[in-house]
Amino acid sequence: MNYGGYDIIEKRGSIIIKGVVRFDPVHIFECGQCFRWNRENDGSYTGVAMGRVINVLKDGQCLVIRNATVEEFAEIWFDYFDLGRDYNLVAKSVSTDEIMKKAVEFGHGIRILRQEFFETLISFIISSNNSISRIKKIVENLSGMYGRKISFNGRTYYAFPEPAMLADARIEEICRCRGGYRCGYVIETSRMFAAEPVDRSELASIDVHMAKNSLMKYRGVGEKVAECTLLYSGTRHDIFPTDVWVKRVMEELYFKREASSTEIHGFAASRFGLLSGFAQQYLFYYAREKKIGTQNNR
DNA sequence: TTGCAGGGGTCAA
DNA sequence: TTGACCCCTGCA
Repeated sequence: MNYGGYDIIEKRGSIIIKGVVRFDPVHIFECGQCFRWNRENDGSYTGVAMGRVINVLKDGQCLVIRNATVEEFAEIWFDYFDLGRDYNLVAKSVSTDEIMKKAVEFGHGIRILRQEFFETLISFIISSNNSISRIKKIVENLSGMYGRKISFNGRTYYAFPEPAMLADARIEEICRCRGGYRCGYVIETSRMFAAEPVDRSELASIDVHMAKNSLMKYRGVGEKVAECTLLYSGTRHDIFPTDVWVKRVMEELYFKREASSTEIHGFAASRFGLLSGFAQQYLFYYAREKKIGTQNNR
């Protein structure tokens, strides 16, 4: 069987995809774009995505996906893992200087996932003024409370809730997910989204500022959350989310001084253009893992 | 063990 | 432009 240029073997509920390059589960799942993937003892990752549970293991140039069929690969996972994109070309294109070369080398196996839009939106609303470990717990709690139950390998998982489920939630109940003041934002945004879902193809085609602004109508969504939602849902990649880490790395390595978010966006747009999102992800992972710009690094 | 700073920001004034 | 913000986690 062949799909999208990959040879695929299916056996015993798993599929093996051959010739997959620039795909490192650690880089992909630990680079801060997703919150529902967890490392297993054998180095594989198990995650809940697209309403399913799969386990992902990289063995040389083979990608092993457990609990998936060839049909599901073609329908779901090929796009989810952005396997149609030439990441060698992406890596080469954004390696515009020594800093980027180092960042790309460090996070060589990063891919930007195409996650479900609503899940990405809500997850990044929860991310604001929050730490990654706690974001994961809150998203997990929300899924356990309002998501569909899924069994895999003797364990129980929960899909991310549908918009209608969160839209109908009561505030005193949803607060049990421990999301604090963000819970109100989650309900309000879910109600708006359930009443009128976004048109992703339109978001992908309009001016980037308009796309961001149209998401900032939702409660709890400022510029940064709008950017993350557009990028990590795979809606568009000409986005350079500028959070504290990216600001730190840009100031320390490029500007050598304090820089505004407008300045950083301008720099990214002119240097990386349509590939800004990939550049940002390499830089974010590099900065966070190396703790660039923090006390520990100085 | 306890205490405190700060967290992939956003909102409202 | 600035302070408040739920609730935790990490660190001293």
